[in-house]
Amino acid sequence: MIRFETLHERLLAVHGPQSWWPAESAFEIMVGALLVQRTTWHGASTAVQMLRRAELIDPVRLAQIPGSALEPYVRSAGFYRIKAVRLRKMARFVVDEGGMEALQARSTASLRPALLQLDGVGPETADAILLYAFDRPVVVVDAYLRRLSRRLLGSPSPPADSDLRSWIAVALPDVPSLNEFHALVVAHGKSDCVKQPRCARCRVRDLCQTGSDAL
DNA sequence: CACCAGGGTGGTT
DNA sequence: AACCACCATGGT
Repeated sequence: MIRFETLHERLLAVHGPQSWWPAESAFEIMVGALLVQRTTWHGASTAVQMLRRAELIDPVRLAQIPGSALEPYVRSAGFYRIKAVRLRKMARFVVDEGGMEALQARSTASLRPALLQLDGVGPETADAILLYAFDRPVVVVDAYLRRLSRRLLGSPSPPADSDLRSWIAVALPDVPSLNEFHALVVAHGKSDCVKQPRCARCRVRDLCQTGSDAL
């Protein structure tokens, strides 16, 4: 198993700085995290801009209007009916908890369970919100990272999420590193080289222990 | 045309 | 605990 510091450096060299999360506010990141689920950033970003133009990137305003009235704005993100409802619920949560400032003041230990209780917010989305909206040193474990780790280990099944979390937390403990690392993992997971049987130019490929498969 | 994209939920075995 | 169907648009 290579060190995660090394993996981070290699991914950075291949894909370049990712500069996540593109947003104008912490609440917009929460909105984007919900909208981007199981879809492309393009579709989610379009929806975010629609909401922006309507000045709906605001917990109070978003909590007021019914979910059905929200659907036209988030249509481009797919799953627009449930996402509209979940978005309104999330906005209501923020309002009920006293706003984004009040949430920012809370500890990660109390914030994470609260986020996980939200409809449509699972482990990955909760951790992405904690890292990108609230600047907490959290490891985001997604399908790309599991696949990457499995190939690096050369094992048929990926390591447990808890193991991944602890390994990475030790190697990349600070918020900027964790921020960039998750973005790089996604960028690499999406890149063409992982989808083709043979990759001619991917310089990350030699990190694979078995050498039989691209990362 | 089929396939997939920065997941999560609820039901079934 | 491990599957499964479902959610739905937009790009390739």
